[in-house]
Formats: sequence, C-alpha cells, structure tokens
Amino acid sequence: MKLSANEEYGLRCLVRLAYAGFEERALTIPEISQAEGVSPAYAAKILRVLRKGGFVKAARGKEGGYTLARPAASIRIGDVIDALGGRLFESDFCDSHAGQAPICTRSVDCSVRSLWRAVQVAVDQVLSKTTLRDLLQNEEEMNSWVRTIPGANGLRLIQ
Amino acid sequence: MKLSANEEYGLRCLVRLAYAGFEERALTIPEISQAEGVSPAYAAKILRVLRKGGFVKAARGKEGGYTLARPAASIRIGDVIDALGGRLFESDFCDSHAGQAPICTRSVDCSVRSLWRAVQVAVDQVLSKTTLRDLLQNEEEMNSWVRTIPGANGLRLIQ
DNA sequence: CCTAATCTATACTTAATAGTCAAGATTACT
DNA sequence: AGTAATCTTGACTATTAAGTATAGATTAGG
Repeated sequence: MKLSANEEYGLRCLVRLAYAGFEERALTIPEISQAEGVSPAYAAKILRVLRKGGFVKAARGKEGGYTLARPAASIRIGDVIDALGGRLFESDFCDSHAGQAPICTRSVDCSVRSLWRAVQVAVDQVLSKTTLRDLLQNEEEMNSWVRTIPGANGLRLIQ
Repeated sequence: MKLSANEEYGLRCLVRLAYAGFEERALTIPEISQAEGVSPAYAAKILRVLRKGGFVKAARGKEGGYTLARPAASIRIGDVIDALGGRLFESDFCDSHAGQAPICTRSVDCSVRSLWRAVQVAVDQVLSKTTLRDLLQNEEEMNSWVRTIPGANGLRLIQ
C-alpha cells in the first residue's frame, strides 16, 4: 500500500507542465528532470507513460518539449494514477482460492475483499473529484473550490 | 498504489485465526498455508511478521500452532497494515527537493503532498475504524455495526 | 542541406519485493 | 530419553519495479 515512484514523479511532472502552460510554454526533458531532481532518462521514461495516457503531448526538434495535452481542469488525478501505477487491488484473491475455505460466504466475495473495496471507494472519492487544476495553488481561484478535507492541510476538493 | 502480497495474505491469515479462535483452536502453518493457497515457507514468513507485530502468538512443538495474541475486536486493521507493509507515503518528496522549484509554496508542504495526505486521511478513516472483529461475517452480531459504506458491497464499519 | 536541440525506443543494470530452502530449536507424548 | 510435530532463522533464488545508457528519429533555423 505504497505510492510508486512513477505515480509520485508522474503527477509532479504534470503539475509543472500545468504551471508552464499558464505562460504557454513547453518544458524540455532537461528542464523537467532538473526541477524534479531525477535523471533525464528517467524523466523521459515517465513522460512516455504520460504521453501514451493522453495527458501530455510532445513536440520534437529544436524549440520542442512537452505540454499538457488538454486543460488541467479536465485531467482527473484518478485517471493519472491509473495510467501511472494501477489501482489499489487488481488481482482477484478471493476467486483464486474459492472453494477451499470457509471464509468466503459468497463465491465471488468475502470480508477481506469488501474491506479493500471500501478502501478503494474512499480513495476514489478523493482522486476522482480532484483534477490537476485543483493542485495549482492559484490564490485568485481558490474560491471556486468548496470543501476542505479536515486534516488534509489545506487541500480543497471540488464539491 | 497497490496492496503488497504481505498485506493481503497477512490480513487473511488473521481472519482465519480469528475464526479458529471461536473454537479455541490453534492453526498450524500447514493448515494456514493450504487454506490460503501459499507455500508453508511463505506462510511462515508472513506469520513471523504478524508475531513480531504482536498480533499472533505461536506455540511450538506438537499440538502447537498460531492463535491471535489478543481479541479480534482490539486489532485495528490500520495497525495490521502498518506492520505488514507500511503506510501510503513515507518519503518526504517535497523536502528532498525543497528550494529547487516554484511549486512548493511553503518549505515543508506543497500541493501534491497535500493530495497524498488527503488520500491517506481517507484510507485511515476506513482502516482505523475497522477491527479484525468487523471482518468476521457473523450474522448474530452484525447488528452491532452501524454504518454501511455505499459501494463497499456490504462491509460494515463501526460508527 | 547541415547542425544542434529535441523527443523516441530498446536494452541494460540495480534495487526491492516475493517466494523458497534447509538446518536448527522447542514441545507433547509415549 | 526418543520421536514426531511443530515453530524459527537466515540465506538463497526469482520476479518486478526503479533507474540508466545508448543509438536513432524529428524538427527549427541557418
């Protein structure tokens, strides 16, 4: 139950590109890698995932670089996380040992899986409501956000 | 953002031991490993972690085996997950590259980290309210649980 | 058309996690 | 005491994720 490096750095790259987008400026791999403190090669690897996920687009050649492929407000963090590292649980543990044990009361469900599902729902409620736009700390527009999660140290989510 | 194998199997082992506890019965490694569909050696490895975490206790020798170290109702799932695989984010990404970048508005915080913290809070709200006892599907006592998480397919949490 | 700046792709290395193996230590029962 | 059933430990291997290296493809500008 950890964040992968891909998820962490990938999301950070998007935030930078969103800021650069305010000035209609593309960022190059050297710029991004230096800002994030990772090697250019690794930044390139992450950016490829983001490009294939449709979150960024690249322009080659001189004066090239990366920009967001669409407006920050239309990029849901949940979708980004999906592309970068997958959801909390994918394998179907309960099915794989169905019939062996007295724990599963229904053939395709059991208590442990229900718990993971509850966790997944809780996570999704945060991630699917948050867009890349919400992560930009832009004082002027903070008023458009409504709810503040207690304990989340100031993060606002769309209502 | 995935569940580790340790977390999945470790929690399942605890559920089995809790059920066995109803009959005041200890479970051996062969029993547990067969029920969970993992090798005895791997089950032993996981059970060691659970023992060091204080969740189970072991009796050696003939007639030995594992039992819960304390009542299921006193074992919080959040603590189990902590012992088995750690929390969602540990490293302090924002501090590690502080001073380099224009994203962090405060020296020890930034938008991405706030998001992770919000996710962590959401997860904790589920995991710290749920005990091992809550995962036992015991019809007689289901009434003592109060809230049902929508979409969680029947999981009840303590109010 | 040439060059420098840029992305692209694939293969490689290293580190972390998952899972196995074998030898040793403890206990109940006879 | 002896034996079989059990847990305990540490080292080992395999698989996956993280991160690197290198050669190639594309483009702007001279």
